[in-house]
Amino acid sequence: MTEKELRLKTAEIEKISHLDYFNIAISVDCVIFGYDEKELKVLLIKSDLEEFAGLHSLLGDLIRPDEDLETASYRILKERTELDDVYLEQVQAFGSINRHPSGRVITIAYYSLIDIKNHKLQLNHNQLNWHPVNTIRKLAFDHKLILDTCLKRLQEQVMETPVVFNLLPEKFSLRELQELYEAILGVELDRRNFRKKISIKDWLVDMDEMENDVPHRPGKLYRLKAEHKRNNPLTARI
Amino acid sequence: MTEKELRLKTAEIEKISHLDYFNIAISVDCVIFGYDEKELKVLLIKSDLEEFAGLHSLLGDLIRPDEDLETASYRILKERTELDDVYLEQVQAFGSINRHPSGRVITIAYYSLIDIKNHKLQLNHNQLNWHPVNTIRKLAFDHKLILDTCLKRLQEQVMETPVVFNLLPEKFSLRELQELYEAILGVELDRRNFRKKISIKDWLVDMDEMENDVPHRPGKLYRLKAEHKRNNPLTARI
DNA sequence: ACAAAAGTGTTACTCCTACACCCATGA
DNA sequence: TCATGGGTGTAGGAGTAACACTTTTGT
Repeated sequence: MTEKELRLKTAEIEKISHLDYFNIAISVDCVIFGYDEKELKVLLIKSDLEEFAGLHSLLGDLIRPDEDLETASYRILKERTELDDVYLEQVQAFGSINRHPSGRVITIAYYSLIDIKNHKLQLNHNQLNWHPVNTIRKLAFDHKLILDTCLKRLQEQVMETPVVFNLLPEKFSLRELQELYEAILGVELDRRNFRKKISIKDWLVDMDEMENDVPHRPGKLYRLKAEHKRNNPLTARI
Repeated sequence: MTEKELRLKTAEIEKISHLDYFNIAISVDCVIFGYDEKELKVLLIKSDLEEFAGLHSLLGDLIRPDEDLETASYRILKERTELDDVYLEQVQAFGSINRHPSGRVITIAYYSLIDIKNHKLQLNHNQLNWHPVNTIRKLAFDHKLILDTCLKRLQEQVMETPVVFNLLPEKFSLRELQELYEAILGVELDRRNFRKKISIKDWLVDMDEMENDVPHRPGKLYRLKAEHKRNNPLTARI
């Protein structure tokens, strides 16, 4: 190796030699899960690309040069849903060469959880709608793969960390919580064992309140302990 | 919403409107773990950027417009180590705005596992060297964070899936395997319990051979069952 | 009174942990 | 013969799964 090759480059010089490579675009796609009517749903938009006419796609956008990955995901969420106090978690990058017909676009997938009923979105315009996750067969781009990957990640995390509470209203009964777990995991759970498991985790506070709109014996209401709430770290910093 | 706004765009038209965004570069960084002398090591290179003079960095490179993420990682591995029959797994994207002094570079981190002794690298030139993982304090860019994240992922996967065998020679004794687990997890393990746990997983084949270069009673040699071997999916396809 | 779900404990089983002795080999 | 690790089993504890009856409320 020669003296010349060993000489340190400055970042400026390196940048010039890299200019050829600045022609891959990079986007964020958000798998926004919601829960309503005992079903896990995902927020989809009608694709506006001719190539995918009739198909739906995830919410996504290109990342701007001056925003980091999290900022971009929160921006997309905010633009499309008006929400910014939301749980978001990165899952994986997807970068097959031909995944996007416009050119080379690498995307980074995030999943997000929101309580459908408490965050009424303006769904009527911009072709945005909730779709039950297990009715979805085909999406634009590789978005079905992204959805499946994010759902799998959600399923893995659900018993480990208190994330699902983002899908529920502030107060909820143990029955509602169990139905949510069943919807996410796609299995039936034993009521007594489920309650034991949850109570061991020590995530909940008994609110000394009862359900009052149910046509049967009302259950106690609980909420997530404040210490386990995870919101948007960007707004939390303010 | 007007008729015009509703009209579908073609991908071609969309591409034009996105041109502004094609100025983020995207790279792959590989955390290449190796195992030798009872220590978990990682392959690092002296940074060639003035800004990081004296620091080491992971092996990485910009992704070319015509290669997908996996291809890029395997290319980097191949260029730097001459190896292409290797386990590689995507961990996460890192995209803070100022993580790279040359400009905006989003990177996708992969980890890789290779058997140091069986794959003698040309370490002498190009400033490439193995470093014990737990002696590393500071790296160029955000590479320490990337390393820590990848190590955590490796630790999570190690008991779930048979990945660690990529760090060992074809034949190995249970002692060697246990020492490897201890190095990765950073804890001591009970010999009897470890052997039970491994035997339940049914990953290994008894080779009816003994160690022969040890200064004590030799142990049996095992190898990973063929059905659990995971190699480079790109070369495997050929 | 009936329907619907709330609330609650025990038993059996599985899994995990902690722990100690004799054996085979090389020096 | 000594040093080194190989090889093995068991008992106690923790956690998990299966399972049924009584209670409360609304209709």
